[in-house]
Amino acid sequence: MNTVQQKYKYAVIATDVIIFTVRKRKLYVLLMKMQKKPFFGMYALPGGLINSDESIDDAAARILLEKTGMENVYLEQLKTFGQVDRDPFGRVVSVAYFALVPAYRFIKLKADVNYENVGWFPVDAVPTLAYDHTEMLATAVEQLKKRLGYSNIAYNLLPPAFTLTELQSLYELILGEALDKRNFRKKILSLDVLKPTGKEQRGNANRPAALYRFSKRKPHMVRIFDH
Amino acid sequence: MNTVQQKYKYAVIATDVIIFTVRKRKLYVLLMKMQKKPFFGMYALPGGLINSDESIDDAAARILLEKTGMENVYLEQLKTFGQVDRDPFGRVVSVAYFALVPAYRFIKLKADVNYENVGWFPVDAVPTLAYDHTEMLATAVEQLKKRLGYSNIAYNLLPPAFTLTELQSLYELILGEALDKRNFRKKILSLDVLKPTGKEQRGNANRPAALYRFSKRKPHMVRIFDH
DNA sequence: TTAGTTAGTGTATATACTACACTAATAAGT
DNA sequence: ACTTATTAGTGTAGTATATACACTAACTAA
Repeated sequence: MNTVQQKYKYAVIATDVIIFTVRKRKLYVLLMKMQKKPFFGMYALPGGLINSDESIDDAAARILLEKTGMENVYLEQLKTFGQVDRDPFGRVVSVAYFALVPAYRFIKLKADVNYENVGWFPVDAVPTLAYDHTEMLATAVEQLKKRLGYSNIAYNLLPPAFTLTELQSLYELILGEALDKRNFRKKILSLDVLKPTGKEQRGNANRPAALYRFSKRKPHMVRIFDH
Repeated sequence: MNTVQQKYKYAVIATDVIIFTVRKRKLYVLLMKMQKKPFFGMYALPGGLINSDESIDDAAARILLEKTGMENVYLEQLKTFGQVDRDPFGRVVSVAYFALVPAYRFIKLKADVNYENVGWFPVDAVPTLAYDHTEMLATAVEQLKKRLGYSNIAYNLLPPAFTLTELQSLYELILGEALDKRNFRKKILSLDVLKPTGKEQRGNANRPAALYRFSKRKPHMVRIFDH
């Protein structure tokens, strides 16, 4: 028992949010550098205590808004972490959420009193995190891979219109494996989740590619790949 | 804000456990009749506050032990429920767990000060529950169906040795649909999760059936059916 | 011996997944 | 104008998996 555990009779509830985005063919996660002992200088996921007049879903959305200035993004409850010693400040149980934000939106990151140096880190190069956040992040990445196979949530990481090559490389970089181009196209088009934008095309210095949109920009279940 | 919310500055954490068993070709859930206002006389899932010196997993196991006297059963975190008004006694966030217990073990149910009439209810005939427990139960049933298709957890609901017909009807009653006998056997045997016990057989007044065991009695992922 | 009941088995068809290589369209450079 | 470099876009044959479907075998009780 430490000071805070003595101060509060019961465990208190916090939420931590694992915020993912994809840029330049890499998966990034938002981390903040801690200002408080005993984790001074370490990085941690953004999080905070839940106010007594807000639901846990609202609390997660609030934290996302406070740190990134973004609203109406994909946000889903991941898992609740409740080891006794997970927080040296006291008995805190944390409900972890994961969020997907598209890189094409301009995101202005904010620091606060306890954190500075808010920033994006490539998921394959994150330092050891404070609390049990390394475990949280691993769980979130695992879950993201599963969801990518089950559902259409990929649209949360892409601009409104995209090429099939862009979609495929999103899958490849998150799943960490190469996919066959013809089979990927055949599969994704047969699922009836995309529709071509028609006129528009995108090309750089070579053959231009057709642009597609997701026909429904609401999360729903589609079996895209196995696991 | 009510009295308890004023009493505790922060939200407190509870856990509720959805305990399933299968008996006589029906799925049952454990419910308790409440003694406290304002839910007096209504049924609720077993649950309680988390002690500050135990993890949430431990708390769920403790509640399961207190109510059913059982240890070492399948217990898994389901979801955390955190609506502000879910508990009229105050701001309580509840981490729901679901448990699978085999009916063949003798289970002695215990009531306590707040609850009486601990008992099993067929899932398709539960009354309206206290708090948000109706929603919790629905979520748990949905999850149970998914897990049945993904993994070998069915063994938690069966005696150590069972016939293929018993296994099939377990799947049928939980999934709520009839399955083809030959295809079911072909599939489940090809998955290499069962092994015949050899000598033993079980018969009533007709052709005796061969008995099988699960080769691994640890939860692991096996794709058994689609969704 | 017969009737009743549950256990146990195979095959043909359709669907889905996998592996694999070339042509098409464009911009840039000569 | 032509060549080069680069990315987009397409089809098929083979394999594996899922589905639909009906009869025989083993036993008990009457």
